[in-house]
Amino acid sequence: MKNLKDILEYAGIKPTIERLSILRYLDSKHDHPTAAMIFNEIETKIPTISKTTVYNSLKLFIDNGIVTPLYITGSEVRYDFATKPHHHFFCEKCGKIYDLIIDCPYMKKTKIQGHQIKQRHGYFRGICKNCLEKEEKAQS
Amino acid sequence: MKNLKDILEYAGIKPTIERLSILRYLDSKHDHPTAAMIFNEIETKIPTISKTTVYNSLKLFIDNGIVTPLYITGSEVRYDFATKPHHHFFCEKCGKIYDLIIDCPYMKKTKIQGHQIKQRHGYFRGICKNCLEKEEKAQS
DNA sequence: TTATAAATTTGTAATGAGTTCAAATATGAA
DNA sequence: TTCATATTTGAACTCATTACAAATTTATAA
Repeated sequence: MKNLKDILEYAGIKPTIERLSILRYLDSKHDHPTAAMIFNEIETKIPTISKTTVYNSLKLFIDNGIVTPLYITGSEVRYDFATKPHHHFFCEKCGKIYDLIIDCPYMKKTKIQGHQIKQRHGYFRGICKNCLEKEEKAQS
Repeated sequence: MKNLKDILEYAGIKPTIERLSILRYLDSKHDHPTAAMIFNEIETKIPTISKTTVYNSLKLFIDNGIVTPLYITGSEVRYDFATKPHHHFFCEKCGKIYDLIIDCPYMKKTKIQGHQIKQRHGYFRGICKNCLEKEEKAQS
């Protein structure tokens, strides 16, 4: 089941043009965009789209577990089209967020020390591989 | 070395009344407060303190590795007086952030898949033990 | 001490992500 | 068609955080 329309219907969300378009963007580029980035992209295809619709749709996706909000940068929310649980790496230099597939013993836990777990978030901050290589070149 | 003045001086930060007061608050109550909570608390002791000084001081602490900002709630930054690395649990109901001491194989890593790691963040979301117990009582 | 420079604090204004809300539009059933 | 319901829109608003320049404090040196 990778049909986006089906995914929405299965979640009880009516697949409007706007919603489908937003989900399609999240699915095509897995670059963890901000709401503003999504709005700008969709606007080129649906010029009448409003910022509020983007926020409304994203909220709907989140409430239904289709999309995961990432609170990593501290300045704005990034959105992740959730497939399988995974970790993230945030580059403080270029701002890019990478997916990290690593083995973590806590990704499946539903209870820790008496607290009921609904979501698990693991991420790292630093300088990404790409930016490190650029630095090296600049020095030589 | 648990003397707060020493900690600041060791980090190259001049221990002004304002800065000491903020750090003392973070040290006394480990409740991961927001900047607003800190400001309100300090204001009762230093009525002339300004919001900007709170933000300035926190930024200084963060830049020098004394305090860790937590981007967990999505609406505002929480501040943690960093001692040892640990995980967090955020209760979606009461908003409280708990420290979790759990064994994680990635808390000491300095490099993952070519990326240089500076910070590690692991946190969980859900309903805390306290709120769960309240729910149970309400049902019986 | 006094003068001068540097660091710190303050308060106001600005920024910008995200929300609110009522009006407009589209959809779907009878 | 008619009516009710769901969705979208756009403008106004909220609120955490930042920018910045003036005021104050602290440090330094003559």
